Amino acid sequence: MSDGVAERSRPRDRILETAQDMFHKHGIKGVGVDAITEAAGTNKMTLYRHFESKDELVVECLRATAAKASRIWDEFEARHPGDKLAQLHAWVQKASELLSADSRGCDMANAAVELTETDHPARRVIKELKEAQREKLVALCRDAGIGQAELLADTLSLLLEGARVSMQSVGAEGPSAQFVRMAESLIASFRAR
Amino acid sequence: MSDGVAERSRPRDRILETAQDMFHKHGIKGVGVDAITEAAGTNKMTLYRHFESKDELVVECLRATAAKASRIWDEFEARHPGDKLAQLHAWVQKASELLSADSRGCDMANAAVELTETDHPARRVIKELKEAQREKLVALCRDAGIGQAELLADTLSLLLEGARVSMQSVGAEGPSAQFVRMAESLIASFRAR
DNA sequence: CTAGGGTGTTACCGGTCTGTAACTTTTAGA
DNA sequence: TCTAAAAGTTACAGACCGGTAACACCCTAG
Repeated sequence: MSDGVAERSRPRDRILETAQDMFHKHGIKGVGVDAITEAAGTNKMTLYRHFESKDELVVECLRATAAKASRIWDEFEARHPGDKLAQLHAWVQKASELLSADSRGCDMANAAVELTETDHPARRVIKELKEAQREKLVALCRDAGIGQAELLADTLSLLLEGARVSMQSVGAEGPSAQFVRMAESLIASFRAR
Repeated sequence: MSDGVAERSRPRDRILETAQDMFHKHGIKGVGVDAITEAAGTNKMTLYRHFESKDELVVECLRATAAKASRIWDEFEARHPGDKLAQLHAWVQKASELLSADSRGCDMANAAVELTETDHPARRVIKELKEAQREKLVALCRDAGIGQAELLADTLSLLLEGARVSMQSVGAEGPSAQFVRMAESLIASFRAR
């Protein structure tokens, strides 16, 4: 019988991938290390040989998720080289696809909700990575020739963040269903100024 | 020495109030029933005489929070009787005040993030209460004479939801700082249509 | 073939969690 | 004042948690 996870990669990679998936689906405090290692087809000792604690594993998972998100941005540039406005529309499109494909929202935002301890190692990583994403979106808006780039970027950010959390409360038929329409008309109105 | 909680109310009320506060600050899975009862100046047995389980206590807390929110809406009507547009602006103002006063966001949204079990009793209550709030905001927008009332209400909802979760990730200096400006210009643009 | 690092296995530690039993004390109402 | 309900106290069950120790195994590089 084959594992749910990639057939025969290194234990560390399997643990990381499995943990990402399980944290995403069930939350961080909702998953124990035993469950992760079992699903990854390995054991607890091996986990602790590669990660010094569960908290450290969480941090590593968040970095991996951010890296995945970063690759999506490269895709925008590859598909619409130089055309920043087209890339902005691609961002909206991609965001909407992610909303449809999955209803558990953003791992970093969810982690921020769950990990309330102010000195949790994940908190600074979350802030760091979220700020980097914000910078990217601001730059994209600015390079697309939009005047109030920061304001548009922040508004789009809040809309997406809101849509992702709203889905978890009221489902896909709630306010988040209108995300694309909201985002597009917002972009249009900023371009008209 | 006086307790941190209301001097001498009934144990059930003290438990409910304390639980609301602690769940809000530290999350649901981050607080045990022992900690709640101790902070409420009582004991675990008394808690389980009034609530059949922790899950049931969570549900009751969410209902209490929603009732509190409902009282704020009554305040809008009392302060601007009949003037629905003024009430809508009051809603924006109040939302912004809540954002400044507290950075732990919406209890119901946070609970939805934390409680991933699809059959958790809190989930249907969250959906129920969030849908009721949505109805209220839609009605307010419609009665304020706005054409696409549903779309405005949903957009404002997502903005606020996003602002509340964004604060938990990147703090008050992030995108959520522009909430009032976003909401007001949104209302203005919908009124102009 | 052999040495050694990566991995698997089992058992365990101390702590915390929700929830309950049995009993005593306090409180409030007639 | 007497009584009955509400609340406090202590102890415990059973499960799960993160994390570690000790040891056996396998697989590959030399």
